[in-house]
Formats: sequence, structure tokens, C-alpha cells
Amino acid sequence: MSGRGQKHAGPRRRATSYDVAELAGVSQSAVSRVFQRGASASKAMRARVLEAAEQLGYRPNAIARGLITQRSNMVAVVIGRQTNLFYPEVLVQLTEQFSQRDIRVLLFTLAQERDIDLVVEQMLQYRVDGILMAAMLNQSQVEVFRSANIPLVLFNRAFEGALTSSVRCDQAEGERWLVQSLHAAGHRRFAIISGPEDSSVSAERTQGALAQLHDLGVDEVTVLSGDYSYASGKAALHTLLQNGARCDAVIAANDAMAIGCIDAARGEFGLSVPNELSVVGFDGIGPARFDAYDLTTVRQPIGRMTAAAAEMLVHRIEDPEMLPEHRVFSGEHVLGSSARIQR
Amino acid sequence: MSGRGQKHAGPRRRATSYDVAELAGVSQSAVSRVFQRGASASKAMRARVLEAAEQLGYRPNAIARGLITQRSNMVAVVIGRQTNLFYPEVLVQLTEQFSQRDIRVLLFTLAQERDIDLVVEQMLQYRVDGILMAAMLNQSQVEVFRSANIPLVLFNRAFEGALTSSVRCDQAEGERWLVQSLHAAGHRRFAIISGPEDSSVSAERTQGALAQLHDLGVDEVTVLSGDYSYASGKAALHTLLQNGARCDAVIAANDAMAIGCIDAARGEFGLSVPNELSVVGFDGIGPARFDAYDLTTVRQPIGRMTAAAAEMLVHRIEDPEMLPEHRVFSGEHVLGSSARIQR
DNA sequence: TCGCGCATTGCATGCGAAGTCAATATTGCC
DNA sequence: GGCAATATTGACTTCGCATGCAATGCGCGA
Repeated sequence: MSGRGQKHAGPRRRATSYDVAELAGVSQSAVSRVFQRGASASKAMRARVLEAAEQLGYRPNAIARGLITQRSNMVAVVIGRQTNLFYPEVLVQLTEQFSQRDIRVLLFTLAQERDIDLVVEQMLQYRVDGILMAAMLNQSQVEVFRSANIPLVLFNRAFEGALTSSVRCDQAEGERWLVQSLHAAGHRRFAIISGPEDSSVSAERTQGALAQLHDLGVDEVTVLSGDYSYASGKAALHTLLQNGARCDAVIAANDAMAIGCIDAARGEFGLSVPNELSVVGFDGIGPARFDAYDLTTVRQPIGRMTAAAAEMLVHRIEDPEMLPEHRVFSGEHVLGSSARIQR
Repeated sequence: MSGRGQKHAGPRRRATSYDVAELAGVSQSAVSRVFQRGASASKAMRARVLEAAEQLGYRPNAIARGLITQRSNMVAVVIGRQTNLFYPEVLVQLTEQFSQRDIRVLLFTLAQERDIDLVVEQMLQYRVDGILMAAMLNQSQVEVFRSANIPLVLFNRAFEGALTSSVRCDQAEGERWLVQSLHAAGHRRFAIISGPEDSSVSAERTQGALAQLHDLGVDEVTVLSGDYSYASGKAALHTLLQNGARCDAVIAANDAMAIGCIDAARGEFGLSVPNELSVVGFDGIGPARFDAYDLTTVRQPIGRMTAAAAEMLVHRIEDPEMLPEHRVFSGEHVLGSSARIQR
């Protein structure tokens, strides 16, 4: 008969602090205090309230709490849609980091680059306490957060203005090491396979590699571009060698493309890696360690990076006065057998 | 002087609907209505309000809205910490699915199996509108959600009671196809490498393979267990062949382990895959298509699965009366060259 | 021109918890 | 035992928005 039919048992309405207060014969304030950290409540009271709460299946309403405290205890984590096995792992680790600090993660992914404005809007509407951004952001968007006083930490991208905090891996340093090692081992004819045009990480890596090559006196370098995917790595190598270019070392902007290069070199051109061609990548993703590739690469220390990012964001949430800070981590040098480099 | 020092410019307090109302010379209700879907407001009013809102940088407070409407417009997505490249992709796609439906995702990961209770507590406190669970759940936890009237959709795990909706890939069917194909191609000595004990997916796959083998008259099968990781696949094959067991087909519970098997077979034992040993996996992850492996596997149709999951959850949120529903998808049969199977 | 119906708009209230302040209970101390 | 100091407790307000209801304005037919 009831209009709002209720098939299963169970209360229609969730218990509130008033319900608990009534059952326990105390005031709502008392219930509230029992469910807070530093509030004062006698043992007797606490016991009565907890029992009543248990009986009613009461849980504090985090939404209501957020309204009054002006703290949602949620942070937004934004990741771009990368054809990259790297970010998923970052995401999981970040979530664990925040979870340990009793903070919830509101996840946003960007299917399209232009979705960023919609996402910004949502983050503002949900009053997240802070934002961890692992995607492109432009100056005006940064400004929106600044004027809304929402702490922002950038992951693997720095901003000229240095107005915001960031955590990143030193892409250039890693590339310099790779180039230096290859050069020392006698490689002279280099090719670089960059990532997507709009990837700042790819730009830093490519720049780093070119700079080091230049320092070593190598200025004739073929640069091809891919999109971070395995397939694009294969395609790039195909293009490279098809043109009859001579090349003894390929520097891919990430591991996935490096792996694609190796497969193309072996499969399409019958080249022996690393004897006839050395291939290096960047990131240190799982498949880089597969025996078939055993990639020489630079592993981003994501454990430390995610921990640092979470810590910085939490600090800035707790102390809005804190000045922006930049933390740069060196990548771990992984010497695999995909490149002819003496140890 | 001010205690709450404010280094940067910008209003301390975010603009509220009252602020906008005042500036626009209308009532707060009017502002509220302008920012809703089906509310009535004249063009003139709408224009004035929107202009005032723009000027103040006003955004509706989703927290406050959630409090009054009893709808947070957030769903929880829970994933277990799998040594598995499969879930991250699922996560990203689910997020996009919900995002398209104007629903936010609150992400929870389980570092430890026992964290589930903490996570359940958080989901309840945040009043999520629904839950998408891609992790283990026991009967009592399901009961908590049911009694709180929170729609729940299980991802790749079904529940005996069938009290809740689920979306899954037909693991057994996929395994049956793999086994059938291998058998038809002449394989007779099978080994199975299962996943973690507590993985229901692994159990279904292993059961499915064993059942089909039994139907084909093959009852002597070696079963080893791994943990879904590449390393454990290698280790399992090592154990298998070290014991001098003869085997011509390995069925791994997922792709990562299958890849490990291939590397171990080739690297440690100098076997040719597939000529001397066939290896098959399950999932259809990216690396399965790397040329070095070209895995024969069953690809879970995650695009369709995530779309179905999001759709089902949204339906159940909008119509709590809806009965639980189960959607089972067949995996896509991927015939690679890691197994000696005629097309 | 009058009156009715519909589209707008404002007023007042409520969502659920936290925190202020004052009242009360408890404790310690001489 | 008496009093000040401290610890508990409750009444009431507040957070920002949505919504029921009443009031207003409008257009149009008779």
C-alpha cells in the first residue's frame, strides 16, 4: 500500500545522532562528541551512546559533518588517460597513501584533454580539501584553485610559475644517464622516439636526451614520435629502419614503446638486441622486467613519489600558509640486457 | 594582524547561494533553482543570477546539496590489490562510465584483505549512492549494505545467495574453450597454474578447466598455484618441469603467469613455445599481445563489462525496487601463437 | 473589464552533525 | 566540610542548499 514500497526489512531512514541520543537518553551534542577524537565524554556516557549507536546501526554522516566543519576529508586525484602502464600503479599507491591518513580519494580520469574543465568544476563543487594532479593543467586552472584556496600538488609536471607544489622524477637526469652509458659503450648513431606532443614528461625526457647527446658532441639525431603505446613503438622503429637510416641505439620515451621497438627490431628486421641494436626506455613498468626484454631503463621510484605527494598535500591542507615546495626524485638506473652497456 | 593570515588575495570564504542572491537582488531559492535541472525560472532571472554567480565565482556546494537531497551522487568503487594488470584498466573505464552519467567515484583499494571492514565503514559514512565491488565480500558485509539499502554490484564475482547484482566474465566457458582447443590439437598432458587461494575468479577458472578436461577423459592433471604474478608463473613452471613431469600444455589462471611460464620454458628449459610446450592464459591484458608472447588467451570484454556494471548500478540507484540481475559475458577467444592450436 | 489558471518568485523550514556557551556535576585541596 | 577549579553535559545555532507552500504577476477568454 505504501507508495514508497519497501521490499526488504530495514529502516527506511538511516539513524541520525538524534535517534541515538534519544535511545541513549542523552543530548545530540553528546552523541556527536562521542564520535569525535578530542571531545570530552565520561566513560558512562560513552558506553551508553556506543551501545545505542550499535543497536541502531548508526554511522556519523560524513556529508553533514563536512558541511559544518568545512572539511570534506576528500582529495581529488586526477589522472590523464595515458596509453601507459605507469599511471595505474601510481593511482593505487596514492589511494593507499591517502587512505592511511584517513582521507578519501575522489577519482577523476580525463578521457579527453578538454574534459579538464568539467573535472575542475566537479572538484570545486565537491569541496575537496586538496588536489593531486597527474595531468595537464593550464595557468588559468591553477589560478582557479589558488583563488579558492585549494592546495594543489602536481605529479610529474612542474609549472613555470612555481606557484604550486610538485613531486616529480628527474626525467632529464635519467635520460642523461642512459645517453651517457650508451655513448660510453660506443654507440654513436642515436634515434629518439618521443611520446605524445602534449606530454610534458615526454618533452623533458626528449630534451634531456638531446642535451646530453649535444654535450657529447652528437648532434645528428633522428627523432620520431609515438604515443607511448607498444604499437607506436613498433611503428616508429619500422619507420626508422625502413628509411634505411643507420642506427645503433634507440631511446624510447617510455618502456612500452621501447618494448615495441625490441619486438619490431627482432621480428621485422631480424636484428639482435642488444648486439646489433640497443634499446632503452623509461618508467620501470612491470613488463620491462620480462625476460624477453630485460629492459635497460630508469625506474621512477613511485613508492617514494606517491608517499611524498600525499605527505605534501596533507601538509598544505593542514597548513595553508605553507609555501609551495618541489620534490625531485632521481630515477633508479636499471641496467638490463636490452642495451649493450658494460657494467 | 589577522589570526587567520591570508597570504594571497581571494575571498576567505567561498561564495554561497545567499551571496549570489544578494548581488543579483533575488532570493536564495531563485539561485538554487537556476542551478537545478527541472526548476522553473524566467530568462531574465536566470541571466541575472548567472551573471552574479560568475562574478563571485560561485559553485553550488555538492556537500550541502547531498545533505538535503539525500543523494551524494557518488559511488564507491572498491578494488582488491591484485598482482594483476587487469584491474587498473577496469578502474579507469569504470570511472569514465560513471563520469558520463554525472556520478563521481570514490575509490577504495584494499591493501590487505582485512581492510574490507574499514572500507565498508567509510562507504557508509560517506553515504555513497551505490557500490561497485571488485573484491571479496562476505555475507555479513553484503547484509550491511542490503539493510542500509545501498545498491551493490559485484564485478567478476557472484554470490551464492544471488541477493545482489553482478557482472562477470564467464570464466568457466573461457577455460572450456581453451582446454577443448588444446585437446583437439592433440595435447594430452596438462598442467594448470592457479591463482591465489582466495581468488574466486581463479577458482572458477581452475574448476572450469578441470571440468572440461574431465569431460574429455583427462583426469590426471598437475595443478600448481601461483599468485597471479609474472614471477610466480616462472616459478611454477620451474617447479613443474624440475620435477621431471612431462607436460605439453600449461593453462595459467591469468596472462601474467602465462607470460612467466613462457619465459621460463624458453629461458630455463630451452623449450620452444608452442612447438614443445603450449601455454595459454586468461584476461587479455596488453602484454599478452606483445610479439614475444602472442598469447592464446580469453579476453575479458572490459568495455562491455564496465558499461554494464555502471548501467546496472545506476538503474538500481534510481529504482531501488529493481531486482538483482546477473549479467555474464563470454570472453573473446584470442588465438595466438603461444599454443599449438590449428585455426 | 473581470476573473481564472498557470508560471514565477520568496519565505520558511529542514537535512545531520559540530561547536559555542552556560549550567551542572565532579574533583581536589585546605 | 566548604570552596575553587575542572570536567561533563545540554540547549541552541550554524553550515549551504532544496523544496513545500503561499503570494505575486501574467495572459487570455468571456
